[in-house]
Amino acid sequence: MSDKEKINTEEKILDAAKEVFTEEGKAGAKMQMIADRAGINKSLLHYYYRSKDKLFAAVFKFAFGKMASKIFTIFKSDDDFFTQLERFVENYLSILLKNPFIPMFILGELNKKHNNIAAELILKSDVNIDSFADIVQKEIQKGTIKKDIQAKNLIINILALCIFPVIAKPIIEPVVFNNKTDAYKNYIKNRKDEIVEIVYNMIKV
Amino acid sequence: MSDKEKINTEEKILDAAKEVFTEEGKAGAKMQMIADRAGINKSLLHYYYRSKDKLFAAVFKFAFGKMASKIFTIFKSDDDFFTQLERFVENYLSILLKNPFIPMFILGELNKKHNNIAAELILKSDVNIDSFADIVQKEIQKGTIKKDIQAKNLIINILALCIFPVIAKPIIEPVVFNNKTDAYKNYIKNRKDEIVEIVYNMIKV
DNA sequence: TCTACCTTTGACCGATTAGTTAAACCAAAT
DNA sequence: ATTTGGTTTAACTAATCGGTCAAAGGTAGA
Repeated sequence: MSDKEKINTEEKILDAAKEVFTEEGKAGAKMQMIADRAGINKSLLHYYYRSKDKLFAAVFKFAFGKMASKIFTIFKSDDDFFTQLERFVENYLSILLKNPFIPMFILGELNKKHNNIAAELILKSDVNIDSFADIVQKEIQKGTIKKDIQAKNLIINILALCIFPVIAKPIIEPVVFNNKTDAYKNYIKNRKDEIVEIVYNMIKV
Repeated sequence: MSDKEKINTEEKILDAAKEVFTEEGKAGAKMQMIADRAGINKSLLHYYYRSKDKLFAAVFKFAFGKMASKIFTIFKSDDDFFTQLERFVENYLSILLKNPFIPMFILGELNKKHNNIAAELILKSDVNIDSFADIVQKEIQKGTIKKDIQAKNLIINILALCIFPVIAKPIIEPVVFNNKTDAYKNYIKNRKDEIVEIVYNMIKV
């Protein structure tokens, strides 16, 4: 019995749904595709997740939880600010490398006009920038970073530098790295030091 | 007769298709939606663009051409490197502000598994990083920028800082700006100076 | 007016798809 | 052995969607 056969049906469905929804989008994904990928009958999907919407919501919840919920927790440690930033980038990139499908999955759905599920989950989530803004303010008072640094700009810039290379892979790999997959992978792996240095140059006094 | 009624049918269809494909994705967009949005009969879509694939390809070609084809032309001017960079960012942000739908439209489709049209168009395009790499190399030799600057990193970082805030709007606006649309718009407008300064700090010796 | 050509329309078709249903399967408890 | 409960399946349905077609509308030139 292989590893995949050991896990239960519900889990198999969710894994298959993650893949298919990401590859095809919500509308493009067909319940039959997901069933085939999970190695089960289509009716079983409706047995475990009553509708396509429900199944999609389950996948979205997983993805959004991974990327957003614990985004600012690192900044509650006792490390100095620069170490915290470095650990944040490292942590975030690590999640991205393990789940490169997540950012495009989330952004793709959030950019749709009618997204009942996605908008709800964002409001419900406890993602809050205020505590991070407080920390930045304290660093400014301590004189460790530039006086005009704004927490909002800082976090957006960091996320941009982390996430963009992942979602733009299908255009970066051919145009910048001449379709050499290894070159792209290597680039992503070395990205942490690059980002940390940029951020350091951004904020240091 | 309103402005929209004056333009010809083909143009009306293309405009409607841009909107609907962006809002719903290729699979999610229905030919009937596009027809309704254009204020015409569904059969007319097939009269002007024989199939959904053809119509989608037309929209993709427009979007990709806008964002990618003239991406490196600014660096062929006689201005000094820093001025070129500043003008590049300004130019790119201006296109993004006028066509905020484009990045998500392109990336959304490129990240799908089966995208015959999109991948073709990238290969056909004359987007080439080599000339930009040459310019960067010369600046290094002149001693105007850091010795370890890599053209590939530089252009990806600039694009990330320009594009990410646009595609992540539906998450930035509620989480960072408490759903205040004006605050977000203001942020985007002031983005040029922010990016230019980051890039300056990134590369200056 | 007649003709020729381009444009527009409504009715229709075949294929696909999400979801239903009733029956079969299977393991554990009685 | 029988029952009970959760699990799995094949067959089916109703609705939707991309695309076709034949006919009608409109317009400019002969």
